[in-house]
Amino acid sequence: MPELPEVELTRRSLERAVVGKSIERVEIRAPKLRLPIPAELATLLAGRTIRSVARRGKYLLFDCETGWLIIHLGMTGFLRHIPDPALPGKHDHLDVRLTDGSALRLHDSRKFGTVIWTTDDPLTHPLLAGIGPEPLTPAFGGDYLFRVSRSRRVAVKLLIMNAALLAGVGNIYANEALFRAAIRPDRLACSLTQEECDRLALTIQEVLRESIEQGSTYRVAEETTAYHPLEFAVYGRGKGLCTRCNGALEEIRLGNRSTVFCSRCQK
DNA sequence: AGAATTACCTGAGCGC
DNA sequence: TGCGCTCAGGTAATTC
Repeated sequence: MPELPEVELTRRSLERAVVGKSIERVEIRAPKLRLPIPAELATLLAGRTIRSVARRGKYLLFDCETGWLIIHLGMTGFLRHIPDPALPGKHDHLDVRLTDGSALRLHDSRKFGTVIWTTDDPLTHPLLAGIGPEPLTPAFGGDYLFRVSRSRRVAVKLLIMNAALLAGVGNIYANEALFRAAIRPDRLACSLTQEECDRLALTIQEVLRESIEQGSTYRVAEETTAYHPLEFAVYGRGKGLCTRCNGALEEIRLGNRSTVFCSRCQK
């Protein structure tokens, strides 16, 4: 499940692989993802050069001279540069074929991904305009978290996963950051102190940064875009023991998401 | 305004 | 073997 680190690693990898290259043609095999892939993409992209690859939250933004190709990987999406594209496999929904014979290939079994074309500033697109600050920039920090949480009677885990308040944090890193910050995920956001918000903002940045750093080495070795290179302290370990106190971890559901924490370490 | 719920989709794993 | 069920979860839309 791509969250910010996985999307950022994808961005870095594709930046190296496709910037400066020209698009020959586009093959759309599954026209209907979460939103329909624009059919006119083939006409719009043929002959364009990819000038840059940027990221906003979990969205990848490709500058294609006359407009922007925006791609969200949803739950199960992979976007890879395929040097020698053979016959596409199952769930390979979109190929952007480049003039050097390689291809940018979107694979997404669950079809929760999104492919958008816009000629405007991509950051003003309706799906991107309302996204909260990037967690790894000065726009985000304990003060911001404290301020936006004052009026929110919602579990703090749901608050940090709310894309309108904070970009890029999904279920995995929300679980991990709260464990590191020693804060229970079901605490009401408005009950957090300034000091707790400072701590949580810091651990959110830590887990994202570490995942990007560790992921990059992992990915180079595997020559693929791997998800979740980190070894997790709580995520996916609902039946296990706390790595800090050795007590039994607890698993609950918040907003229909699996949530794992240690009630001894997290208050 | 903010909170809660639902829909979208497929593969894996499980009990029977 | 296969059926039916649950779970995985990002996000927009809808409802309260």
